[in-house]
Amino acid sequence: MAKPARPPPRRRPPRKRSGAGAARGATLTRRRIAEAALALIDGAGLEQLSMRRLGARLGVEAMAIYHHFRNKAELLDGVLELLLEELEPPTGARGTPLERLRRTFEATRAVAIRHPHAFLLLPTRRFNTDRALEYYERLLALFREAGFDAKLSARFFRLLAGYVTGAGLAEIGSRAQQRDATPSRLERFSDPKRFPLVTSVAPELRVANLDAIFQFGLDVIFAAMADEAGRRP
Amino acid sequence: MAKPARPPPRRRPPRKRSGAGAARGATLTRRRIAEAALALIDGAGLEQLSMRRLGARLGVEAMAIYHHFRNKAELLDGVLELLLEELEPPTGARGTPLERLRRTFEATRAVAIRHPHAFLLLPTRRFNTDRALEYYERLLALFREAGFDAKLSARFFRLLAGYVTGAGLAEIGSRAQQRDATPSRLERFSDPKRFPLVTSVAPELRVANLDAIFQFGLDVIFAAMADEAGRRP
DNA sequence: TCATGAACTTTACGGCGTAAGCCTTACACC
DNA sequence: GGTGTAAGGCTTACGCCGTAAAGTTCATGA
Repeated sequence: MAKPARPPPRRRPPRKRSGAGAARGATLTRRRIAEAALALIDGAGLEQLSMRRLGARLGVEAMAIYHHFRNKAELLDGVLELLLEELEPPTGARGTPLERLRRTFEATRAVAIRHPHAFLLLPTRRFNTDRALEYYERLLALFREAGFDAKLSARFFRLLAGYVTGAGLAEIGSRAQQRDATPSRLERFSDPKRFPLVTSVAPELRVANLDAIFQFGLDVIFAAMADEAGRRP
Repeated sequence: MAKPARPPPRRRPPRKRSGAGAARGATLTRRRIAEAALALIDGAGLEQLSMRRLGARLGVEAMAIYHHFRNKAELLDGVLELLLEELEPPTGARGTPLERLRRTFEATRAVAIRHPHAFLLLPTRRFNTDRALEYYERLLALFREAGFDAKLSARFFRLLAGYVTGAGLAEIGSRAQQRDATPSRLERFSDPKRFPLVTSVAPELRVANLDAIFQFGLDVIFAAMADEAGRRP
């Protein structure tokens, strides 16, 4: 079960494509395929990703992909690795550890907004590649720098990561409805008589307010972290 | 798009099944079908649910299901409604509003543990049935009783619901690995030299610790809520 | 020169969701 | 009691899916 690290497809000079109008691009690589898959997911949704459709987009038969990925699951892991690259803010090392932690989790939310259909892969797929472990290692370094031991790191990590992924999924649902309107059909369909509280709270969840709502959650969590960190200088 | 409320399948006395050994149970109903689907998901995973397999389980051809659900999506919504019933604690009205709120979100986590494969439906599918709105209405009543206006209700609601669903998904991943061991293959495969922090934090996430970790997150959030509620008596 | 093997295609299989239509039965009504 | 109607099921068929297996092409190293 240990994913035997597919023998690296030894680079070869690109090959002349023979098919008529098929010269859609350069040779296939894992990277190029994963990027096309992510583009397809972004454009049409996760469930629209099929090997045949992806092949067509790459100017290639579906089965060609199987020379680079063992199956669809491995392809999805490839897409996930692309998301992982976007999970950390580019502006690296400035600020206190807590500030940097906060920027990192803000970057996670940005991924949810940028790739609403692919974001689900993140909480859904087991993810223990080298690159993922490196990401976790850097993240935990920030917790340590902030003064947390293993136990508190684990606890605040789950709190933060849980909140960000859960709120990310919720936000994706909200944004999917209307560009700048209410977050769901609640407002349009619910009966204010039967659901007065729902009716009064729904407008608060307008897309325009989502930034502030998300930051409010981070405020609560990071206040607790600062508190805890200050307790053990 | 307004889900035209399928003409209620007017109750008829059950009908004699004619097929040879097919008398697997009573007549089909929405409820019976949804329950079988949930059982199938619980046992074999979300992606193992197919109309044919579900039909077989019910002693019926796949297409029979389409007399009760318009399509698979509507069937999944039916499964979701079953989950919704488990989303609230049975012990209703005792304790302060904040205590009841906490019990409600603990019940949500319990659903994640009880139905690990179906839980994904919760953050994933739009959900505006009457029953869902009633659930939200009761939930928001607790926020109001605790003294929060619409704005703060919306903010704490997203914080709590986000945390619980995100942490729920993470826990499902953790528990899927081994019954009482480490939460992922991190420990078995990662190199302590390359990933020292991951190696030191991973044991904290053992299944035995997940209860405490989850409660820690709730502690942080509910402390902030108590604080905010106390500020405006 | 030529065997090799990487990169891609062809063909085929079983399973999927579901549209369309058929058959059987139990009730409502006369 | 006879009969039309529709609920509740079955059968068939279509176009999609993932992927196993085997075939084709061609740059390369021996």
